[in-house]
Amino acid sequence: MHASTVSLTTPPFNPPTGLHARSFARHRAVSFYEAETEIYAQGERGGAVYRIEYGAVRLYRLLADGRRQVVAFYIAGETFGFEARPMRSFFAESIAPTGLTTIDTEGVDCCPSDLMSLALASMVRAQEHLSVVGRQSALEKLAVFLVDLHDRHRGDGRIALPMTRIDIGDYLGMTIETVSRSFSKLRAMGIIRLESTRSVEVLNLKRLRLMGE
Amino acid sequence: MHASTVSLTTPPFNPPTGLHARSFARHRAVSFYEAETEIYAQGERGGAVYRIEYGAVRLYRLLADGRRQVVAFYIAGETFGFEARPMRSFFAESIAPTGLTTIDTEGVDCCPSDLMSLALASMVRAQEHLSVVGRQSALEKLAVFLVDLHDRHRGDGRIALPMTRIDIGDYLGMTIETVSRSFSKLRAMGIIRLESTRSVEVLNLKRLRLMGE
DNA sequence: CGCCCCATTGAGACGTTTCAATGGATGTGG
DNA sequence: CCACATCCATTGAAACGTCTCAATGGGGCG
Repeated sequence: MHASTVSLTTPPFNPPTGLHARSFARHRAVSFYEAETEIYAQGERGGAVYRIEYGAVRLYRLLADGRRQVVAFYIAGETFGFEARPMRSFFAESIAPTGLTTIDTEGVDCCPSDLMSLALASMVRAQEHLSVVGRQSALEKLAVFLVDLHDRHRGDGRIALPMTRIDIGDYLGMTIETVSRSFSKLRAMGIIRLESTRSVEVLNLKRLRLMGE
Repeated sequence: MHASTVSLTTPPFNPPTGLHARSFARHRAVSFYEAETEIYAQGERGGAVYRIEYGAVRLYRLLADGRRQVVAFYIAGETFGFEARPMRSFFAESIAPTGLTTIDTEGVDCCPSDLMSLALASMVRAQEHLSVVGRQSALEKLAVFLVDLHDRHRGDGRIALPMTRIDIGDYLGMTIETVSRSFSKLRAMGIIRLESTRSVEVLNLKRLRLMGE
């Protein structure tokens, strides 16, 4: 799978409104990545972070036995790509058609505090992800996952799921069958409604939160 | 459990040699924490990070059902306490008698790159921890844990385990019984030798690494 | 329209958790 | 200094939940 990215100043379809690269520059070129496209690869040289204007991205690493650990999902408005080493520790791929703006971090030895904040936000996200993956049953994991997406999405009760069940499984540390069964169980409990496999409506957010812990 | 810390310039017993706060200041007061002492609590205001001169620290959070997720262990020479929010997201406690130097990060809106590096190192550590906890069997998890400690400890084949089996279990997402059984299994395989419950000798590092993946 | 991948559901195998008992190490008080 | 209490660690047996293997269904794209 190779990156075949096209750099555009305007996306080829309607991007969500109200999302502009207002953090670091007034106007900035938006790179377009079609779905399932590599943004950077493990082992590559770093030196930049990315802000998602629209779409979604997964960060993952490959284990020696071929398994895949999805470390994080990022959606519109979020920034990813912070790495400690000069080399990338993870792969980054677009999940859906995605527009990115690039923020160069090359050679900054004194970084602005808002960049530091974004990096730290990524760290806390990772540490909280730990609390979810490490313990709890499959049902609880999925509940936390959905609540997290709900809060980040800040929409009504409708959650878009750009990622596949495989992605979710690799993120939560369980098989796709268990993911699927857990969705069905939440539905049977009247907590969610599956509008489609890629869209969930939360019927009872309170109970969903309670399941998380 | 309340912090009863004593600020000293010299620790009350022999600290490991060769460990001085050389990163940010030439001489700095070393605060002493006896074993099992709170360094900071979830919900507290942040504003500082800590460098471990000797001893060990655990970072954890409490879940609503009373379970505990240990997010990280830190040992001598390492720095912890990076947080994205003004409030602490985790508890930090000394595991063994520990000496810390404090690095104030209050009100820095332009942080030095080496501080940024330390923060990013914490993030990568957390993300790699994910790969371990999320998947793999109990035996593999413990193998990765021991290899990690081995590499950080940079000693010979002897690994000090300042933490209890409970800590390890809460860190790897498994019960203490499974932790214990996994230790026994590694020993039966001739890969490790348990000098005591708190000290492990690695007999076959290569095989131990292979188990991790 | 048909193929292919993704998602769902079922049944059995496997591994971890739970419950329980024992042993060992440590620290305290008689 | 020994007895005892307490906490931690180990080990066993059964219960539970997830994984594996398998079959079916559904949606998207060529």
